Amino acid sequence: MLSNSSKYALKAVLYLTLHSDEKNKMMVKDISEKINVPKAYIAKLLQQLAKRKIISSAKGPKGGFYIDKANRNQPIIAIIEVIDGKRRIESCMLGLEDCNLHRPCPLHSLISPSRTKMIQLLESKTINDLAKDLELNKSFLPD
Amino acid sequence: MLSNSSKYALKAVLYLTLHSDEKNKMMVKDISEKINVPKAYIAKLLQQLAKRKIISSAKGPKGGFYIDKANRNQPIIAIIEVIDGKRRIESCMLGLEDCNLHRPCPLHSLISPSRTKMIQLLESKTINDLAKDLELNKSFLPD
DNA sequence: GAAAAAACATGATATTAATCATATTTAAGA
DNA sequence: TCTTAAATATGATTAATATCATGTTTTTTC
Repeated sequence: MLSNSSKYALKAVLYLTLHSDEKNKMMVKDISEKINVPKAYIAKLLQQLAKRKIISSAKGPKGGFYIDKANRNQPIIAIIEVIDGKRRIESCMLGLEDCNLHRPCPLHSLISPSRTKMIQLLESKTINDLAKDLELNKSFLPD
Repeated sequence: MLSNSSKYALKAVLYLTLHSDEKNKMMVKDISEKINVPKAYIAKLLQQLAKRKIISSAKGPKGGFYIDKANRNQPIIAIIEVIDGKRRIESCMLGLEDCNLHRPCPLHSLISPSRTKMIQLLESKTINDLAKDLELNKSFLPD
């Protein structure tokens, strides 16, 4: 469902949400170590997210990545879309090009409701929502 | 969610269900053409399914693949498990090793219900169920 | 304004998944 | 029993992901 890259990106963004703000930027090196994802790999993903304005970045000394208040209200799915693209998450279960309500594939009617539900949740839950859960120990993010 | 291979396997099995029986075996070549999947590729998948007794096969002239009455009552998920393995379909959304009810990842509580539902459906719906839908034009399986 | 510290851009390598090819085995039918 | 038609087993190639490396640009600080 999600690529490895999306998973890493999500972890990184949640980590930033908990540990960074405009005044406390975080370097790739630290993020990488804390979320246990290779430095050069997560760097690339963070750069993509910054370019698409999901997170922010600053070059030079004292620079780094951070996520501001406004961006924390973005839905989870925004991250996934940047990394994996809309296509991947919405594509038919059997990979059929024209599978839809009027011409459903054999799995469509079976799977569609739960799948739609899943996507709706990713659209409605914000980055902040998930970060709150982590803060309250309602969820965990091990290395 | 499903690998390409699983998708192809599913298409092939459904095709066999509609067009084969013990007396009318189908050759790889025909299956391949009808479901529009490369011959050598679908051959390998069919062989895996046959070895694991999801479908049946016979060598030699008049040989081919078919699926008998008993096997048609197998759940859809049986196909997926043979091709992708149990792991893939059940693994944590964030790819975390020990993500579970007592130590959920940030996506777990959000996604788990719809995900579980989806798996239950794949466990309860049989190959035959899906084939029936196709026969009744309730669903479609284009090339 | 020079040095250093950070992200940025780009491309190379490695690993995994998808695809293709072919020699071997089995069974049918003449 | 020989020929032929099929699956089977195995391995090679190609394409897509994931991972790594490095030179370039920007910004801070002295």
